[in-house]
Amino acid sequence: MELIVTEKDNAARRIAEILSEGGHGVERTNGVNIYRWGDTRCIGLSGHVVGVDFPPEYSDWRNVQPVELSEASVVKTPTKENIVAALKSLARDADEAVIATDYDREGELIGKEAYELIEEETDVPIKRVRFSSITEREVRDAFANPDDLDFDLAAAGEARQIIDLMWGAALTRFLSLTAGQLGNDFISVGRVQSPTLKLIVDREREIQAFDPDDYWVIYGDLAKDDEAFEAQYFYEGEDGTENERVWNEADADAADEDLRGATSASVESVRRRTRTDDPPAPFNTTQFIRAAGSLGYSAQRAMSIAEELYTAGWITYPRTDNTVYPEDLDPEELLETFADTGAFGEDAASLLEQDDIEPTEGDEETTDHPPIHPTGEIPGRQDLGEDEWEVFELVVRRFLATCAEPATWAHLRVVATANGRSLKANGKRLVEAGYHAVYPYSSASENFVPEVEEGDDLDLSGVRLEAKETQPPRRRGQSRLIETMEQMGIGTKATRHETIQKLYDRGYIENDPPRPTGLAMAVVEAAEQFADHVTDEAMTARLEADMDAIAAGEKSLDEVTDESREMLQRVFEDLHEHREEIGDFLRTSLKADKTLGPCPECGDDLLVRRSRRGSYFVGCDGYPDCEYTLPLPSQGEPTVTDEVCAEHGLGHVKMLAGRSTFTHGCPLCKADEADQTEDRVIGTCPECGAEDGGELAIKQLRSGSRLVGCTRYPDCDYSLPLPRRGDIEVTDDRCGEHDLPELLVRDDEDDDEPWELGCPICNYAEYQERQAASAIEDLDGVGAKTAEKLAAAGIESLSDLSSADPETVAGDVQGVSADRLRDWQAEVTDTEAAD
DNA sequence: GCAAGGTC
Repeated sequence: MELIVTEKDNAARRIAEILSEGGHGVERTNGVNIYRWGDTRCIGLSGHVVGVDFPPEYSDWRNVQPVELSEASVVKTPTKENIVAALKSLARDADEAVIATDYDREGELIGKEAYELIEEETDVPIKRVRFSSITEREVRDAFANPDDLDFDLAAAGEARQIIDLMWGAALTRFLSLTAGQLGNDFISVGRVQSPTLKLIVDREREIQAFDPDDYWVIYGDLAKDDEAFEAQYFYEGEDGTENERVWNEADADAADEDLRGATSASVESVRRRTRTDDPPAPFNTTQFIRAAGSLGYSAQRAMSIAEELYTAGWITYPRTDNTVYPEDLDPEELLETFADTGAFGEDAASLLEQDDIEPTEGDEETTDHPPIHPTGEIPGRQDLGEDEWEVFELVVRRFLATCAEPATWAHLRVVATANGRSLKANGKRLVEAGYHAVYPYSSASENFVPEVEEGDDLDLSGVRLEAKETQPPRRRGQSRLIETMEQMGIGTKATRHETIQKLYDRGYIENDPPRPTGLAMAVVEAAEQFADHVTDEAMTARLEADMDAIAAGEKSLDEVTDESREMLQRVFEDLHEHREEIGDFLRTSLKADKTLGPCPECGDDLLVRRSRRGSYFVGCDGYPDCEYTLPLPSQGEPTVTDEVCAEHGLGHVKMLAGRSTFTHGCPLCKADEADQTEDRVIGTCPECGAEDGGELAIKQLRSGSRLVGCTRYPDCDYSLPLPRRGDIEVTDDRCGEHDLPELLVRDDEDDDEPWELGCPICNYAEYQERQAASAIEDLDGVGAKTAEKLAAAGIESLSDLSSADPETVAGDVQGVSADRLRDWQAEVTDTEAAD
């Protein structure tokens, strides 16, 4: 039997389709697909199926000096046990094996991992085939001319694994131990995340150090025969440059006065130009994330939707650096598949009318995957959720745009003078829409300036002077960060968005665009001072050079890792010398992040603390001498914002909880408010009203939350949640079923109609139903489509999911593996634990 | 429990 191993299931299936000429079967064992035809079996891995780690004796952080990790060995252990087991079992029956993983460095390493697993079972020959895209011709060619595995290239990848683990683990442990941050809140650093964090911190430093300058600009309205347009004052600088900003007020006032004194302006010059604006290059991952970002999707969300569209077969592989369509892609043929669809038919047809179709090309051409484009399998609108459709449409329209003509713009620049002062206007008109006709995402806004001629007299009115100040540099958004990472050469197409997410999860950044926390500022500063390699992007550049040398056979794996070990040991000399200083510095800034202000009882600092049960509260730094506390909401992770309560001098608290993040405000104000609010009885408690006379009342809690609860609390803990914001009004209408009044919620902050919350019992029941339906879709990587497939298999709520057997589900639901299901189950457990 | 890189 011949055994073929690919990097992923999708590749295994397509290779089976090609080599078997359609006549293949598939059997699913342990959640792994095995494709079979004739005497051949083909299995897809799931990327790396083994991982690197230190031997177990290094696993206790407290019993190992972090520097010892620089000399520790590194062992490989299976991480995807079901796939490893399936591979090994196939290997036992094989007469020969062929490694057909992706044609890149990581693919060679994944191939070597498979090679070693097979070798543990048998000594049959193991060959390697390489193809740059899974097309009939390339795959047949590759299998007709098998090669050997490139062990040098795989060793280059292994060097990266070892160096990343050693530096990351040793420095992460050192900083965490030194700052006393063990457990969930450890302080992590690494070759990719730390330079990325430094990028964010450096920008924040520029913003903090920014000193704004005042300047003035002057606008006026010009008109020719009632056609009005806006013009801006400018003057020539000493070096002949054109300036719009006036840097002192007296000069600005003088210019303003001159212009106000005029009622007309004379046209000095008119310049007309034609400009073309080329269609965009095909999508690589970074540019896709950027375009999705401008539609409002986070990098993580965009990739998660793309993954889903890929798994369903609507778009190609979403992780790619390539911006050049491969030769075997026939754009005309692909356009034709869209020609008779309702959504894209007209646009595709208009492109097919062009004389010839020559798609655009970007700068980067790689061999592993094509740029992201639609496959030609087209879903109906009802097959996808709203977001999925929007992203699919983006990918389709990008493809259409790359096949379209450039746009043509007519530019018209007019300069006029009045009282010796110059005014200018720049007009812009789209003459040929070109690709803009099929790609509405890039700006095609026009600016109207009428046709005027030199010497024309124009009416001048509405002269206005505006005082402004220079702005600090702007924070980079997620997609801008990913672009910058790409330019710096750190991370990969598949990991850059995950790195950003990791920084959020680790408490290093918050908000969008991300801004660094105090902890992040401190960690970057400490690393820069004492271990600057880890925040320096040059570390990656050097690693890349070393990996190239290993791949070329010029250096050995051991030479490179030994050099790296020594380098790390030198870093530790410095770290050890300044251990106390580093610890104090990190602890101080960690405390500052959690400090709200003075304790009203003793004047010491009030801090956000965590109880033994894991819930957050506000407590005094003077504990146990001072036992003052204030409660916090139970949902989310608290952070202290810059805003300070005028009455109590305490920082406002914001609760971070993903999409349901909310501002809690001053916790002392909230507690006072609750103390001053009387319970409003609205009816009888359905639990204990009949027996014990319990009543239901609207209550405001000191933690800021509101609920309808039993007056016999804590003897009876019946309760229904109420919204945090808005005034709650008890109406005279009553619910027939529960004999409770209907409630209205009025929110001062919006002028909308009040929200008819209705009977609180009915409302809560409806809320729970909605939650169950949407909760599955909130899991990482689950979209409308997958949720639908899971529902078809009987999984409609989180509790259905938790109690499901992963192997059974993997067998029932196409595109969902047992491992993936286990990930979701873990996610559900984590969220429940956090709640 | 540490990293970063595949994959889902």
